[in-house]
Amino acid sequence: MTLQIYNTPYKKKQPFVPVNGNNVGMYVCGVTVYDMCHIGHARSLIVFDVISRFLRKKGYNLTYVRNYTDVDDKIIARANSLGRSYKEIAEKYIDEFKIDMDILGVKPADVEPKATEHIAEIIDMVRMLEDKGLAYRAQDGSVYFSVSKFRGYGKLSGRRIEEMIAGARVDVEEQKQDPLDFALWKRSKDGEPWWDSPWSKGRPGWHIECSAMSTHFLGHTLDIHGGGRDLIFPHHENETAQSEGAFGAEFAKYWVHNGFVTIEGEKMSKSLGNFMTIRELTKEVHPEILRLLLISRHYRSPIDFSKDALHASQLALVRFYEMLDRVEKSPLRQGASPLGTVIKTFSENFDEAMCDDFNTAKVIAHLHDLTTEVNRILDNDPAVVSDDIPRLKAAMSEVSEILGILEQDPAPFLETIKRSGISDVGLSGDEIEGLIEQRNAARKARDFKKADEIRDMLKSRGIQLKDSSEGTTWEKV
RNA sequence: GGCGGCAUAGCCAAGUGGUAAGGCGACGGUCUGCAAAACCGUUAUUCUCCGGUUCAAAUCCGGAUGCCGCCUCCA
Repeated sequence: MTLQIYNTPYKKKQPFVPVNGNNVGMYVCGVTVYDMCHIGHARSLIVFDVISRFLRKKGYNLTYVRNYTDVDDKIIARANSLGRSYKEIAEKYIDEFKIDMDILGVKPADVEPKATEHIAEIIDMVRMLEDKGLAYRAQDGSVYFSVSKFRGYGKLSGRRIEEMIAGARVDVEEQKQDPLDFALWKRSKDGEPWWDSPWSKGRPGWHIECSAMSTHFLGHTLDIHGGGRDLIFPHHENETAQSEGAFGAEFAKYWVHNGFVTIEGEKMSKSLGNFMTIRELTKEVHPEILRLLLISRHYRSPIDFSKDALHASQLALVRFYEMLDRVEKSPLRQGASPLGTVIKTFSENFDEAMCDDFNTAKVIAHLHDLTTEVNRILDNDPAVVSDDIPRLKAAMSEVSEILGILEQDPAPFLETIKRSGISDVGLSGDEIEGLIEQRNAARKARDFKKADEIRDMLKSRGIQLKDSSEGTTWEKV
């Protein structure tokens, strides 16, 4: 199956053909480290985590670069307000970021460069742009990119310069020759970090770091450049202008942009204040539940985040794990394998869906189909052919390796999930077990009235009982 | 004001020219002392609306309406 990727500037899916044979370079814009990450960041990180895992699974020799923006206005503002250095703030939030990624099961990128570690490359690139007449030095020693001198500005985001000027919502800065121009190098004010440069003691503009670092690690043409939708303009547009202006080569072959996480239909963001941090949320819900929610919609569509959506993901995850648990606990038998075909079909569908522009939503549907099939087969014959267990495990480990869900042992995972939230029931586990024993004694005595009373009482407290031949189990609903 | 995206059942959601995946919910059934879970079946003659292209449209084109995003820091 050949991989198709939706390419932002072309607005359609295209077959994925890397620039350099089997070697693939992917650069994804990471985070600005001035605060804790929220669920919107989590989505982007998880989307590209899944993409990178899948590319590797497909046999590409991937180099995945994801940067940290560790010097910027917000970091400086934060540092000043806390009386700390910008460096301390950046380091603190890089550490926090790594903890979050660990919680979410997002694998580290191959290279995670920081802007401040590549000032020399940034300066070289600005100089190159200046030499080519695409950049100019302003009076204060800042350097700006001259948008009007670069042919093709706007091709990524589908805008035209005239239209943007007509829009007239761009800042007019006195230093700029044209309101659309953007800073490559900013002269530092008092108390701000600075580096020496041919123009002024200053610091890099926001966009240039990505151009400089991606080129440094991956060359002039990236196979895939990714980030959130909000980065298309101006960030990625500006990166393109700088890189193509400086090197004369196509900057990125495929542009991949993920949709937002919204809250009641509005973009989750710091400025709107409608955000929830990864850390807060994963204290209450298992990270796999969040992960499943974030991959259960196509990566380009918005996802509306809510307790209900989270709950729906939990139900789905529990359904998958229960099926796996059921298989593991099944008695074994010899004979023909009824699961073989079902598993094979699933694996093929999985690959096909992933090749179709990383359609994880479709993958989840296939996972539901697989679950239904396996349950049906087990309803018919509760014994499992011994060879089918490793087969199913192999198919599932592919799912875990690429999607980063279903990585836990089913039984303990289910135990944890089903008993989470028990604190607001008002009964301890032992008390519940005690009541179950009383009920089972009543059932044995065929005193169903009493048995049902106990069950109804527990139900009213959110405890659902489940009788089976192996005994009675309970869960918090 | 400029540019772009989206609109599919009660809800979430996949589907970009060949006759509507999947999940939740609801209802009926099998199982069960009764439930729960699991499974089976039913649940969109139709994809916001109006026109057009085509043998064929949720999918393409034009228009309307609504929602969202970007144009200022954003994942």
